[in-house]
Amino acid sequence: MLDLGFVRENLDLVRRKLSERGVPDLLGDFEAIDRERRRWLMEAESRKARRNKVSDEIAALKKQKQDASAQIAEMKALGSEIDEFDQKAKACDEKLHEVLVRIPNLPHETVPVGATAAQNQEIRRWGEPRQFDFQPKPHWELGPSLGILDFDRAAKISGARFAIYYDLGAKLERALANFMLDLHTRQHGYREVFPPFMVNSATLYGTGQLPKFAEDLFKLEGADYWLIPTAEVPVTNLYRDEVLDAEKLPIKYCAWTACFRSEAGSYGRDTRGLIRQHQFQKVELVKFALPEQSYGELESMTRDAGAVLEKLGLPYRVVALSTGDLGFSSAKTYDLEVWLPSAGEYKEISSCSNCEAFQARRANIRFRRGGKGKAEFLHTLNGSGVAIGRTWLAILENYQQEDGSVVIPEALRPYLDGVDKISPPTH
RNA sequence: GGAGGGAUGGGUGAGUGGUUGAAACCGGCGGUCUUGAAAACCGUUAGCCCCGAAAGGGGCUCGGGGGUUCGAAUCCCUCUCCCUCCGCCA
Repeated sequence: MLDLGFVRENLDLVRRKLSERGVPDLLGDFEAIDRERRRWLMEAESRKARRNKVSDEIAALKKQKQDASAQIAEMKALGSEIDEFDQKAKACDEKLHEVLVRIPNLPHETVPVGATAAQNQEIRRWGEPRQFDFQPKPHWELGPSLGILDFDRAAKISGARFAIYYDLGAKLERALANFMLDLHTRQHGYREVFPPFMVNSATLYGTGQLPKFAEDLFKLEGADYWLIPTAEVPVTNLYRDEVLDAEKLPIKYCAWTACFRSEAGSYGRDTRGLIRQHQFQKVELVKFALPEQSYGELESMTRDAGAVLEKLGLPYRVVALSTGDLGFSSAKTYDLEVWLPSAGEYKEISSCSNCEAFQARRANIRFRRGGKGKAEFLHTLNGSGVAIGRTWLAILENYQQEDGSVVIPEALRPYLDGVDKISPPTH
């Protein structure tokens, strides 16, 4: 959420930044409502001041056993006026809030301006895509033929966009989670946290999924519980309504969770394979940072995510998303895209964002410098470190052999009891 | 699921309709004392919003929402969360 006072004083800037994002004018008659709100507020508050004063007088008169009926009569009339103006002010307040809560974050000045992903800017590449001397297969053929992946039975027991893993496939999924968590906790200084997979709606407001993106989420019937679309949601909300010591920042968390997404509106996209599932696993990185350090932390978080792919020997590139491709809460985002031989292109496997104070303001997460002074909103960052399902399929595709087997990257072998290869079943 | 008890400022915890935005204690900050520190003593110590160039003034907030009343931390309704006991349970 943007700051009300900031929007009031920077209407033109906000309009320009939003148009760079390619969103329609969400500000509407913000100015008029804001002015109206303050007008009713003043009407109500001046009457409340009068009420407080006369109430004291009534108390004093009663104490002296004197008659206060004239004052009480005046207060009755004043009371209904106050109700009226309070109501008007509250109505404006709600309208304003409705507007503010649906406005996305403003892009940082370093974000490439552009309407779509076509204007995303490649920052760097790591690794060389492997040259195959045979026709590489897509993972949705490799997996089933290795007997480790099953879409058919998943469709039976759940539906489309679900998968079942067997044997070394299941174990590989588990190994990847452990590998990533170990890397981030031992080498990158993140604290591991295991949060609930279900959260309440206030939590989803805090990170910006609600109220605008309810259709992307799974909601439980008969309860205010939603399945998390990413660990960013519970972990960022860890400090909702809290004030942290500036000395403790940055605070770095990593979390392994399942993620659930309805994928409404993506019908027909990535229908084959594991790329787009209703349920997938992810190791997420979340940081709480001082405003002046958050962009440095975004760079290091992007490197931390990249380290996962480098240790696994998966070629990838880093892309700065353009203003039009930015997520709702983000001021700046780097995507990590892994090389997929079957597609012949780089595909998103991680997304690292600096949300600045946008989420902190919604979730009321603040810090205080030197234990005194005014509490300020901190900056929140989140990034995949990285998506496990997509890493799983990237390993299959990038490490496949002509005989249909898949070599296990060395860094992962300790997590798979030394297994160095997944081979097709012999019988 | 059944029966009770709670939610007050950074913390503990008073307060049951009218100088209570809130006692007291602890903690924090400033000061006195001290070579320094501790102890002791004194002072100070919530947030948000509105008006204002500022100084300053005003409003709201005692878990959330609604109600009663001239006036609510205090009374009523409701929701959420926490605790205790019983039952069930991975």
